[in-house]
Amino acid sequence: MAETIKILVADDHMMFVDGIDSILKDEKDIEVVGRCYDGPSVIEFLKNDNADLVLLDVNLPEMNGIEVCKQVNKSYSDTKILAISMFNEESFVTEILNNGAEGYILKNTGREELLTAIRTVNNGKTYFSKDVTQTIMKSLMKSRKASNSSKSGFIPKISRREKEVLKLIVEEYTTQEIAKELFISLKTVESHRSSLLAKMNARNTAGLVRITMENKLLD
Amino acid sequence: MAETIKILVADDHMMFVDGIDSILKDEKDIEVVGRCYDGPSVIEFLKNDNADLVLLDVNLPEMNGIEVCKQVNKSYSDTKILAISMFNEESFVTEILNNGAEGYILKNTGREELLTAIRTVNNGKTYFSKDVTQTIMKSLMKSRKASNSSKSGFIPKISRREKEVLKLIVEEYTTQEIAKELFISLKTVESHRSSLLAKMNARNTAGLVRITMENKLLD
DNA sequence: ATATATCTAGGGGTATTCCCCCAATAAAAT
DNA sequence: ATTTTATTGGGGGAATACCCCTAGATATAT
Repeated sequence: MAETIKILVADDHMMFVDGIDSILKDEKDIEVVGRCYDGPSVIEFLKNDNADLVLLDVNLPEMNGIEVCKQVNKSYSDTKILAISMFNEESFVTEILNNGAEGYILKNTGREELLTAIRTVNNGKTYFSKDVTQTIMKSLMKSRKASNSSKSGFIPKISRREKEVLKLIVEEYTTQEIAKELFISLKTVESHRSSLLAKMNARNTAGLVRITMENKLLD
Repeated sequence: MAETIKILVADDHMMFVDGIDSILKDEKDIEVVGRCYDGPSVIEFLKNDNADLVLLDVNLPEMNGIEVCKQVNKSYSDTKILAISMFNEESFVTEILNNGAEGYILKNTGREELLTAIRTVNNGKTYFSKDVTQTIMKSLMKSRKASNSSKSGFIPKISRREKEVLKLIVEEYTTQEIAKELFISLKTVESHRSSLLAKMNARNTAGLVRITMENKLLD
């Protein structure tokens, strides 16, 4: 129960590491077992020593946090990762979460929240700063809204019929099969296809499918 | 400043609606302007009356909450939606968020949290129960993990060269252009293409691109 | 009401993809 | 050392996609 949580702090700003250190040294259940100032050092450290949790800066020199996270998660899956960053950037957050981080907090996080985050993540749960949560949720919604409201800027509105054709194209139907499926002429489908190519500014089917998926134009 | 927030409550359990009602009637800044017990009624209500916020049960009879949400968001974009549900199900949460809901809380939410949620959403921000946040974050992480492991399972390993070709295909290059780009024969590219079709079990270029993006094969 | 967009469909032609066959060399795995 | 896979390349042909043109009927929006 009263086992100490072994922590490795990885951040390129020494002062920041010192700050973390001084916050954590008062805690009986937490022990800082190492410090790293760049990505490769983290991997190197874990080869020889053990850590329960890595406090990992997302923006590290040489090898960025995402890469480090990927590697740690792969080779040392017992070691939890609590990402920490100055920036509340959606891309950073999702990237590192997708690569195995268990939590994400900002650098302006206070002492109490830091401790809570560490203990929560160490217990196998996840922790996110409130601001981070907002960011993620917003982007979750934005992605769909952008495509739903047809964003009027990049991709002109795709008509109902065109969308039906597009859906089948993505599902690997040929023009003939689409015509059969929708009970229309082959020439009509071709017409829709070329409209789609023009509207989406694509050169061929590959582009049609890529743009569709990138912008989540269907579903 | 002291404008009242007009709320429409939509839930098929009358007792629950009553409960909400009694919680909200003590609040000076909140007014329940309508009650609905199924989906279509919500749309019907908004045709004649106005509401700032809909407290919307995700699981409604006749027309489920997601559909209602979509319609409201489309036709009455000023009306905010705070989704409410018994279930902390990842699919429900993402579905309704993707269709324009500004918040999601659970039915076991207490009085104080409910009021906070309503006021937060009404102010144009988003609100999510803590449990809901956890659920979303977990699924965000799981999604990548699943696709990563399925990569080695479902889709046979794609060779380095094949990946290069695949990348260019996704970028709308034709076979001729790929050949030129990679300094190899057109026939060689065709050979790689058919290998890719076979390995990825695709019928055509559309499938190639879709499967590539679904499984994030090019990262 | 009048313009704009959509859905429909055709003729005719070129470009591209996809399929079958084949095979040599090189690299990697067993 | 031997088998397997990757990479390279070819002939030939069928299927599909793409492009140019036109054009009437229906919707939708201004």
